Amino acid sequence: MRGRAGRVCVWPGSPEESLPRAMTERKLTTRAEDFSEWYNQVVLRAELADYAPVRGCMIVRPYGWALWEAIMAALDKRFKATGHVNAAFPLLIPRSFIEKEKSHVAGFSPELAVVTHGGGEELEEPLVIRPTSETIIGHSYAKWIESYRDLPLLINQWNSVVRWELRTRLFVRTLEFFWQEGHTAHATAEEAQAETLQMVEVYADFARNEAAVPVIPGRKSEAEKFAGAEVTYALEAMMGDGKALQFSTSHNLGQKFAKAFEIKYLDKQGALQHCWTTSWGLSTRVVGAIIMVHGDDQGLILPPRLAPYQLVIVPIFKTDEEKTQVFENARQLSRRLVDAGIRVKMDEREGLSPGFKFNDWEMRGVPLRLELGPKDVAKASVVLARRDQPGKEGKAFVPQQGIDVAVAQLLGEIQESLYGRALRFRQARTVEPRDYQEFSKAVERGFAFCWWCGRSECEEKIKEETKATMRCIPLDPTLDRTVAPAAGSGECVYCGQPAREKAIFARAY
RNA sequence: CGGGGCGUAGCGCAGCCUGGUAGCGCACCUGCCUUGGGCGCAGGGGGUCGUUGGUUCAAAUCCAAUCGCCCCGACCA
Repeated sequence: MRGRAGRVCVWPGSPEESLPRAMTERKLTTRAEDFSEWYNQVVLRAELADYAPVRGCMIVRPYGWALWEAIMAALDKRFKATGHVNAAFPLLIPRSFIEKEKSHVAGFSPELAVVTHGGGEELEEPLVIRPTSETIIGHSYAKWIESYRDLPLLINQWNSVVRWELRTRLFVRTLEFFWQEGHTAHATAEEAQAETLQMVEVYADFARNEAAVPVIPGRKSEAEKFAGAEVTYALEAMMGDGKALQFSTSHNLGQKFAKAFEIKYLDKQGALQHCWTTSWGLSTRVVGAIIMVHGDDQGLILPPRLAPYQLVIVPIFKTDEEKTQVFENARQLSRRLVDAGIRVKMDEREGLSPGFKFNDWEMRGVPLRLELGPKDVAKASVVLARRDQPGKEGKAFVPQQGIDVAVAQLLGEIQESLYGRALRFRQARTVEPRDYQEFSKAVERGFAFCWWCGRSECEEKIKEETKATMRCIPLDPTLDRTVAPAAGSGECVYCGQPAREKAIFARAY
């Protein structure tokens, strides 16, 4: 690493400490210096997203959207495999719909965007822009469901929703965000609960095997659960600064919405019953999670399974003859890799040095880089550089023969290695505090896993005093072997009263 | 909504205190030269200084109002 000619200078008399980081600086702010600033710079410089003219809104740029498309594809496949179908419900919802379920109104009223005018005239009834679609879907379900034969009804939709958040952050919390929301209706409480838990597993499988993000599936507290749910389950992940981020949620809505919207069916005995419903969602927030879990001081590191480009080819040459030779060889390699099902990007940009391109693709997180110069062409080999192992360590000379096999294998290794690294990081920063003092220290840099009496008062006090919130009560330990089963009993970490459950507490995004 | 910061070229900023010709770095365009870790040289284009009003012969600069954005809290996927 040399040549910092482009670095912005510090002018005389200015306090260096408070200098804003110029985007034109070559080097990223490091994660250790300012994690938040690092995150913003990565999102902008990797061209995942940009700020919109409206506060808190985000423009998802092509590279960011390609990543989201990969996420959608991986999830959609899983949803279909578990019997769900996609549909599209309207963006605008009559205001009265939101008001039908009382805990739902209470939870969402403060963050609604409301349309009061249309076609130049004031509307008789204001319309809200959906913050989530339980109500409008509930309305339809009430019309569609008549018999137990109509159940279960398993529908998902990919869309965007709007919540008027006070404090926003690219991908992690924006006014409008893209997501999927699944809505199902069942004949029995048991089926609804099974569906709720099944989706937790679907998300956990996606998180681990596609996003390479270790997650802790668990149940939310009363205070943290979805407005209108009987029970909320969530997957919690640890970001690179030790803070928690909710990866996805799955709610058992019981009969609350079925009663509010009169979703009823006739059972086999001819008795009229209310349905049992669920909803579950995962948003573009996971893009933020992927950035914050895997990224390093060079930029983004994308898990191979989701990366828009899994391998980038950087051709190197001096003369025109070399260029012709190198390009011919590069195209041939590209074709072979594409045939092997690998997503390849060939960097044919003129006038940029190889060094610039290396840095550029590292910023964008492409998992593997293939360098090809005249020397390699002569030797019928290439240089492969792993994004997860910066510098010489991650570089290897590989013969061109069998390159497709070698690349596929390396991509698999990178995928595994990213998950392992993130898991070890979380384990190293998850402690089981013996007392409140240890607890307070633990949540300053990671997760605390401790006994909790279950009372909201303790949860509230902990939040006031340490800024840590109750993330979840971890579920079945087979979902995550790194967290011990919460069997037995102990004393609440805050009040000392008997506790039967262990919870994860952490500062959260 | 409370606290802090900032609006001057596409981006990042200086200039403002002490009023008088619009400035720097990066990016961009053209040409040459280069290319194995963020090349170099030469030339060039681009700004009603957030908006409105006031003071003044004269306002980026002084005064007032207003709008917007970012960061830190409270609320949340």
